[in-house]
Amino acid sequence: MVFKKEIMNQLKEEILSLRLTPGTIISETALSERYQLSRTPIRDILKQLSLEDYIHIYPKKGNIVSYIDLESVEQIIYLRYALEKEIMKELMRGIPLKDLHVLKDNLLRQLQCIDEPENTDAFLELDDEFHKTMFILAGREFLWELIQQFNVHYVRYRKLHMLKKDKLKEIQQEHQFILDCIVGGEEGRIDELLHHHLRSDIRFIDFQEPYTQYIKQ
Amino acid sequence: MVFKKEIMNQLKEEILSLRLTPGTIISETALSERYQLSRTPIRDILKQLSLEDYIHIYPKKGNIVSYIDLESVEQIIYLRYALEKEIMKELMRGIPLKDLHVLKDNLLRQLQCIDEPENTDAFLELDDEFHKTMFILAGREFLWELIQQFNVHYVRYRKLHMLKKDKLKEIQQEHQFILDCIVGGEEGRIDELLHHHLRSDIRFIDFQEPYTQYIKQ
DNA sequence: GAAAGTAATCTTGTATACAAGATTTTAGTT
DNA sequence: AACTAAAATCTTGTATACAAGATTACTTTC
Repeated sequence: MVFKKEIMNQLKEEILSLRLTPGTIISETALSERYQLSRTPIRDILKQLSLEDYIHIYPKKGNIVSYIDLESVEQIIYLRYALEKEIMKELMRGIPLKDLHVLKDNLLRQLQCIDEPENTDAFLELDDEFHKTMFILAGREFLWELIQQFNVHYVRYRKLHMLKKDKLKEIQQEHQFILDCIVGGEEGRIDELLHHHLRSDIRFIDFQEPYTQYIKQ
Repeated sequence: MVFKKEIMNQLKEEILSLRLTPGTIISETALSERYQLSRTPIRDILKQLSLEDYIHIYPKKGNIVSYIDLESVEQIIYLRYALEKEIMKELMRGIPLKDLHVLKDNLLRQLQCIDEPENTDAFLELDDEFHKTMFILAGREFLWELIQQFNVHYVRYRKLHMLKKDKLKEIQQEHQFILDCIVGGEEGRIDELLHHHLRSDIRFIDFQEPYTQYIKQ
């Protein structure tokens, strides 16, 4: 028995990983046959996917995997920038040694992923884990999960962006700076650090072929 | 012909206004008969309502209007606090006179609503309009709409909170301070202002009967 | 009368037939 | 060959019958 949640997570994963490329047609009957389920529960899944912007439903025509919306990417980055500034201030007021160790351990694992191009996905997961941990330590896991619900465009953008040049080393170092800042307590540097870490790249977007066709016009 | 969107907006409005009180049973067949529609489209509506936390679906048991989740309220307030701080900084860099007039006009209309207890709802709408306008002027309407999707708990909390004591005058004055700050340019006061405006009340929640039964335990 | 077990009746979940719009194909005409 | 029009075939949207779990009511038993 295949559960609806499994199917949905599987579809989400395939879309986020870009194995299902933007524009791909997702028909109810195809999924229905693939998973040996009637159209009704399949429709439930597609409805939810459309609400989270994974797909776009054209009534009586069909459903396609959504194109990457750069406007959404920029807005989500701004949201994270504003939030994480506040969260860093919170953590600077004092962070337990045990929790500090969790973050340091994460950075070590990031280092191990660098220079191994096949480990880009693993690095991105550690990146997420680093930021999520900060959210959790500040008592803001709720907001982290909230943002995740609007991450379709950002996650895919980041994946393409990472492929372009190998920025992994740079990102890892910035994470190190962030951690140093939390421990060292230079509140004045927070804005500059996060601005560069999150917002600096978005202005210079120019994806090469064949990725331009993934972008919403 | 009754459209699905109309039905959903109607249900949302009834829940937000507390005419449909938390805990009220919402059965598919009841709605089906009320709107002369089959269960299938009704289920679509309920599915979406549950994703936005308006209702809670208990599989094979039934659906109820969700209870007010104070945790969600606090988190959303924190989110707005962090975001609006950033937005105010943005607006302080310069705001067109025309746009300034829009905000000033809004504050005048707020004044007119005060002292007329039957106009509390109108005041709340103007409150939203004031903040939304700031988002729009800073180019962040996207984020305003994003927050709206998680507002079920906050909107209902605020409604009850406003009923308690008449805080309308105080709120209007704080809006005035915010506007003065944007024009005057005292960046140091932003944090203090918004902290008081958004976050100060949430700690002292103690709803009286009969409202305690609306709150999620 | 109290407790237990069973049956009836609720609820939502799923499968399927049909409706209706959009697209594609095909046949016919010029 | 090119254009037009109609028909066939896609698609999703809706209605409805049935499935299955949860609750309620009732009957039986002690």
